[in-house]
Formats: sequence, C-alpha cells, structure tokens
Amino acid sequence: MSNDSKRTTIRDIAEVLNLSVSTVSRALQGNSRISKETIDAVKRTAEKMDYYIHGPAAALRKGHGNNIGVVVPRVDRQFFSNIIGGIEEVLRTNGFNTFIYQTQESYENEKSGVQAMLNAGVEGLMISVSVETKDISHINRFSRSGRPVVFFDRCMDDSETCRVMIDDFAAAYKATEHLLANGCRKLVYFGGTQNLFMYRNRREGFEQALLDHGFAPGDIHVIDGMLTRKKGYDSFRELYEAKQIPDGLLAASDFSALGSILFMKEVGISVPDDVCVVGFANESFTEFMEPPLSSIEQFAGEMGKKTAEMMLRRFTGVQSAETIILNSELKIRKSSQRTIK
Amino acid sequence: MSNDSKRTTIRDIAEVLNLSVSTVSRALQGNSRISKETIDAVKRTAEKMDYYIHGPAAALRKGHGNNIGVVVPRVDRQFFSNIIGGIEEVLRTNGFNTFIYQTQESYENEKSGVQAMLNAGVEGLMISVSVETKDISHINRFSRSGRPVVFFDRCMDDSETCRVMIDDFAAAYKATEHLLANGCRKLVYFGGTQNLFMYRNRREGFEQALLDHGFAPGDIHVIDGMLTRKKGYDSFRELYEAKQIPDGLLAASDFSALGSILFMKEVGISVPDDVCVVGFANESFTEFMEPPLSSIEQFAGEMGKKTAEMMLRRFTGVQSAETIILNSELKIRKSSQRTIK
DNA sequence: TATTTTTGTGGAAACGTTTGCACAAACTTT
DNA sequence: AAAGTTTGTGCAAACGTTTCCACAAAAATA
Repeated sequence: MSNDSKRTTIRDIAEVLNLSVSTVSRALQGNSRISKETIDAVKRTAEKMDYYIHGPAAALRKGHGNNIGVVVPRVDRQFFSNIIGGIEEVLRTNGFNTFIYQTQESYENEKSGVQAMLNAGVEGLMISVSVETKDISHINRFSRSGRPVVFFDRCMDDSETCRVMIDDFAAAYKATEHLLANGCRKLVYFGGTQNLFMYRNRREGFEQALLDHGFAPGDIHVIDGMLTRKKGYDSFRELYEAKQIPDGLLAASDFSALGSILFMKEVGISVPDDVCVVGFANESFTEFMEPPLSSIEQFAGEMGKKTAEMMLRRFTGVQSAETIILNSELKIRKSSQRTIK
Repeated sequence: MSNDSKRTTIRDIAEVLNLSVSTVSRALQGNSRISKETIDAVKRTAEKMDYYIHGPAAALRKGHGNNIGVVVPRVDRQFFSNIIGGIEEVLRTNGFNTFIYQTQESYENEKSGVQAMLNAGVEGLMISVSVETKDISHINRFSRSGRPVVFFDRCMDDSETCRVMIDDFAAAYKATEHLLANGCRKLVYFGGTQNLFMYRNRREGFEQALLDHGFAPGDIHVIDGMLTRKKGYDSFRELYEAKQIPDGLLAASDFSALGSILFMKEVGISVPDDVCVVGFANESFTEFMEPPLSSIEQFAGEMGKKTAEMMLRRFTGVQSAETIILNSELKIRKSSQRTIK
C-alpha cells in the first residue's frame, strides 16, 4: 500500500542538526527545558524537511491520541449535521480531531462503526444510536476499554450512561397544547420506535397533555414507527381510507409530517384548515414548504457543544454519570394556525 | 486521559496459552502456518479476554493502517452526504474505515482537516474543496507523503490530479436548452465561485447553449458567487429593483434557486408563468417545495462509489492521473414547465 | 535407515515516538 | 573558592504489533 519511504522522522531531523532524537522531540513540543535557539532551529528544519508527526506512533507511546469518534445514524439530517458542527467546534478548540461514522440506521453498521473506532484508538465515543438498536453490548465493550462514552439525543434508558437530550416530554406536551388551542379535538400522534427513550418521552408528553385536558385514555390515538416520509404518507392514507381523519397531527419527525401533508394535498385535505400539523426537529425545509410546517426547534448546534463538553469533562476525571436536558422551542408556522371555528 | 490499564494485548493471550506473541499474532491473522487448533484456541481466548487490536501499533509496524479520510465542505447537503454514503459502502466492503471531516466551507478548516488526516495516518484522501480554496499546497503536502489523493465534484483545474466529476458543462447546456424550449428568451445564470473548475464548466455550458441558439454574447447575463439561499434571494431582488427581471433562471445551486423563488413569491412574480427556474443538485426539498423545482440530478451515491473505487485502484499500483466524468440527468418539474405563449 | 521436505512454533528486531533518568556545563549562592 | 542550583542535552527503554529468520519435530522421500 502507501509507500512511506519518503517520510521524514525526528531521527532525520536529529541527524541534520546533530542533536539527539529526544531533544528534537522535546523541541517540537516546545518543552521549556530546551533553549529557544534549539527550538527555533528544530522547528525550522522540520518545516523545511516537510516533517509531520506520525500520530499512531505518538499515540502508541503516549497511550492516547487526540481523535474522538462520533457515530450517528445519518449525516444528511440537518439535525445531526448541526450537532456534528457543534461537536467539531468545541473539540477543535481543545486540540481534538473529530471522526464521524454514519450507521445509516443499521444495527450491523453501528457495531462495525463502534468497533472501528475502538481499533482506531479514539479517545472517546459520542453516539446517537440507530433505530434498530435495542442492545448496547457493543457500546459497553467500548466502555470497558476505559474510554468515555456520551450518548446524545438517541439515548438508551440506562441511568449508568452519560446523556445529552432534549426535553422531549415537554416539547411534545407543549406542541399538543398548541394544537388544542387551535381548536383541534381529534388528535393523532405519529411516533418513533419505542425502544428509543426519546420517542417514548415524546409519546408520553402527547398523552399526558391530552389527559390533562380532559381526554379519556381511549381518545388517544398513537401510531408508532413513523420516521420517514414514506411512512408518514402511508399511515395517513390508512387513516383516510378508514375514514379516521383527525383534525390535528403531531409527528415525531418532520419527515413523517411532510409525508402526511403530501398525501393530504393529493386528496384535497387542507392544512391547516382541515388538519393542523406539527413536526419535530425543525429541519430547514419546514420553513419553505407549502404550507410552512410548525415544528420543534431542538438547537442541535447547542446540543453538539454540550455533548462535546461533557466528553471533555470525562477526560478531566469526572466519573459520575450525568444527564443534561436541553430546552426546545415550538416554532409556530402556518401548518398549525387557524382561526378557531 | 484514557486509562488503558485494562487493555488486553497479544502478550497477555500468549501468556495464558503458553504460546509466543508471534504465534498469537499469526493466529489472529489466520496465517496458514499455524495449526487449526492453535488458531481456534487463540481466537477463543482473545474473545474471552475481550481483546481488540491496537490499530495504531499495528499501523506503526506495518507501515500502513486501514483508514481513509474524506474531507467535504459540509455534510448537511444531501449531495455530499449521499456521496459519503457511496464511499462508505465500497470502502467498507474492502476493509477500510471512512473518516469524515467537514470544513464548513472554510479554507482554514480545510487546512487543519487535511493535516489532521495526515497526522492520523490515513491511507488516502478524498476531497471536495471549499469555496474559499484557491491554493492546494496543503493537499500537495499530503500527496508528497506518497499517499493517493482523489478529488471529487469540487476539483481543481489541474491535470495532475485524480478526479471524479459531473458533466457540468453538458448538464448546464441541457438545462439551458430546456429553458429555451419552454419559451424563455431572457435568461440569467446564477453561478458559483469561478476558482472552482466545476462552476466554470457550468457557466460555459450555459453560455455555449445560448450562443448555439443564436444569442449574442452581450445577451448573456451571468451573476457569480451564488451558492446560498440568501445570496439567491438578494441577487434576484437586485434584478427586480433594477427592473431587469428575466423570464428564465438557471442556478448553479438548488439553494440559490430556492432563495430566488422565495423572493419572487413575496413580490408576486409567478413561477413558472413569469419566470422558469432550474436548479442544480436535486436536493430532496426540490421535490416538495411549491412549485416543485426542476433540477439536475447528479447521482451522488454513484459518484461516491466511483471515487472510492478510484482510490482503491491507486492502492493497487495504478499511477497515472485519471478523470472520470459522470452523467447527470435533468429532472423536469413544475418550476420550469409552461405552455409556450 | 538416511536424507529431504513440510509443518508449526519461537526469538528478536523494527516501526516512530515520548519520557524518566543521568549528567556535564554554566551559573548562584555562601 | 566550594557548594549548590539551574539549564540544556543525551541515553535507552517502552508502547503493541508484525515479520524475518531460525529451528525442532514430524512426515515424506530416497
């Protein structure tokens, strides 16, 4: 494979300058025991000789490197890419590189990815699990290596873990109240898979809001497993064909909300006049679709920062598991606003 | 930092089984000189002792690892994330990990990223440069290490490099002809920065199509530097305020097309009746915005695969620089279709 | 039976760094 | 001027692998 014959090592620099490798190594690190002149000379020749550090060797000797792994379901969701942006920002300023791996929502890929990170010797892992993930032994394996793991958004319901999450319950509760305030009386909730903590929280927020407003448990209509546009489309069609059309829809994902709206357009159901819709995640397309979709803004960039900061805290010795819950905000747009009949 | 005291090494396995480290190493690799029984025993105990390879050490000794770096402007563009998907797919099946780094369109970040990849010891680099990038000495530095570099999409105009690109010229040409066929006579092109090869190609495709259809060079209206939604919005407003409203718009980016359309909606210009619009990249939002936006589908997944395959070819000794041009397809939607007056 | 070949294993060096320890030379302090 | 301290540098071991070389035992050939 790659022919490394060209690589300049500190030994080469040492020979050129008639120094020992230890001095060169120290000089490159700016060690205070080394004289200014030597440091300058070393750095100049290093530059001249096109030297760059051999990370793996340094990592081997030091016992740790400066790469941190991030595993996400998919990077093409604005939500995740914004989180990644936040993570990268704080990690970069702390001297770490961020390595990203996407699982494409596959449990198998997730296992490979986590293992690859372990093998690659990253210092820590931040992960948002796939929808398929029920078992986290692959992640526990990573933990057993003594390196920190921080979950974000898609967390497991395990109090032993470090987590950064949204106030999913509160967000869903608030969105539900908003639908009620706009005159909806027959609400449906399109949820995610129940093995993920956050989706359970959202569902509970929806249910609790209805209960608190005098609805009977039997009036609460929930359909789970709805994360994609296609699922949203199909599920709403089923409601339509069963003549069970609601007048308010809360979707745990902007994409399933989108799918539903596309179906409604086809059959002439008006949003928001016939059905009010609220999504989750505030993907940027929500703003310019027709009608613009109300959604829960989750401040993904902020979440990324908090996640990275929690990771850095692990490095400095904090041991106890912590959970951070971040606020969200309901962005009200046309899809859920109407004059009450 | 991470306390590695818990790590199991091949030496530990060797002690437990009363074998030498060399035998254990070979057994783990399935070397044919080692007996079936030994291999089984080693693998079983490795599993039991929770052993996983120390990648950096192996990389150090072997002179190469199995990680490959991908540097992209941003992962939240569908286009790029689909490319990444394609890359990961072929790399994974060939035993490589993919490390992704996003530059956020910043030249400084790009430099850090490429350097980080070099330090991390990746075996090769696939890169799509930032809009700010004019100089590629940082990438040449990587090349000088003897490792292959493959550019994709955002390539430099340098015949020494390996590249995978879209037929940008043909795509823009085709889209322009489509606008003409729909009765547009006063066309404007919103282009990208001219330091990038691909944007020059697109622009030339637009210009050539007009020339070939009898337009004078003076009739060709081009505005460059338009990659974002905001820029598209602002630029169209300028045209509007200068009373220079075109009847056809080709945008080098779906986002600038979107911005323009949002502005037109505000001032009551109808798409496609007053202005036909075609974008580039076929981001998924194009399909469900109002009206649906015609765009150039670039088959990003395919592009990713080709890019990764080219990289693998480098490893097996192919030396000469090659350029692959991929086909694109014009997706015609409502934004550019009208009955000719 | 004597020789050669195959099979399975071990010893030890090497990959490029970092760092604890040692030590000479140059300064301070008495 | 003797003792102590600081400053700048070098030696050598270590990190966890892989792989060249060697070599004994067993099997195949003569």
